[in-house]
Amino acid sequence: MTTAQRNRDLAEQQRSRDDVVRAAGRLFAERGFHGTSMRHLGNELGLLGSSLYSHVSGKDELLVAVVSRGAALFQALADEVLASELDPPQQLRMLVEGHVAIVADNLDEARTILNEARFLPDTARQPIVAMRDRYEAAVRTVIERGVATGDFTAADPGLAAILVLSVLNAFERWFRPDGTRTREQLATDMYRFVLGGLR
Amino acid sequence: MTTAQRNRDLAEQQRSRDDVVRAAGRLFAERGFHGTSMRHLGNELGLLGSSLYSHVSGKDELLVAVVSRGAALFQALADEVLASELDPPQQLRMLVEGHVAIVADNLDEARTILNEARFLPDTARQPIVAMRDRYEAAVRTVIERGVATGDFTAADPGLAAILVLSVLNAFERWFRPDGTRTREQLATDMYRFVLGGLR
DNA sequence: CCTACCGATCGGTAGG
DNA sequence: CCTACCGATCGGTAGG
Repeated sequence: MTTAQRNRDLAEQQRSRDDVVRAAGRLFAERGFHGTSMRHLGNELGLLGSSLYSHVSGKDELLVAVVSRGAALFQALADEVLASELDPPQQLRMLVEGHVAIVADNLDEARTILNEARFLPDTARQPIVAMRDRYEAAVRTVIERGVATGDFTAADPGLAAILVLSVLNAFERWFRPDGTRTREQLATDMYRFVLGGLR
Repeated sequence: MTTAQRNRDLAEQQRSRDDVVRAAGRLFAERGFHGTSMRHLGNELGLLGSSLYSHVSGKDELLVAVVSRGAALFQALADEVLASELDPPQQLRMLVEGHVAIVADNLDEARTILNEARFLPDTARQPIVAMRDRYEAAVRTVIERGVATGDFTAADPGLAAILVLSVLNAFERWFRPDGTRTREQLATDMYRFVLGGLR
């Protein structure tokens, strides 16, 4: 073992699979899946591209890991909202606030899920699409409940859900972690906007 | 008509630069800029990748061409709306309807401009970003005018503009040319939604 | 628009 | 996690 190698080993820790997945999320979000090479990803972690294969079986697996992690968070939020006993406007508020929090805390995963999920391998795409559909269904259900109670007006709840999701999904595009407004302020403004749209 | 059939039909014709740019838009929208190779693009047109270099100087130029074409359309709409003498709600309606029409008629360019513009070469990115900012400013101006007249309520017109643009920009993601609702219906529903959000 | 290439880089593997 | 590779593909060029 050379001195240089020992120095590197002492200076830097071993990378875990989780470190690799997180770095992959960062690069996929920044440069896209096809714009990111295994060598570049390795370089980001201070090692060679070929060394990544001791952590993952391939590049596709990294995309699946990044997207799955993000999708699980949105999934959990949707289930939590639907299971709550709040009235529809409060459920909608909970959805917006939860969505904003997930995106703000997992920006790389959110960006990757929105822009790169279409490049998932066929075998992995189906369950991810199912999770996205379930999230969309949760938004639609909240809207339908609100229409039933008279809190909302929506001639077409399916389309209304798409428009609410438009506002939610765009958040990862314009959110800046170093911005002046707090997440709570942003969530409140977004909630008021979509609430207005549903009346 | 399948791509293979179209390729056969075009087998004896010369392709123009415009054909190349259009095909590039289709592939960039479908598979992303980095997921599209010059060979694949050539194959789409029934010729070799190397033959494309008689039409364009390189792959980057194709991205610039696709994005510029789309950006010019949105630019023209923004200028037209601001120059009109309609009241703010009608200007907003004009903006939504125009946006929907542009996206529906130029889906590949719209998708490319939204998802691939970040891969523009540095020299070309600046003017494109400026056009996008100008479009955003037009939306904000309409909102500010509406606040001044009392038609709209928006504590923060800048944020309100972002939320309106969220709805507009998401349109290219869920619009399906073979859907049941007409563009006019979709534009009307989108208009009502954002109008509600501004009150 | 094709033939015939170029060097660079891609995802990935064998073996230690 | 590295060394030393592999075949395939990348964007692009020279010359016709």
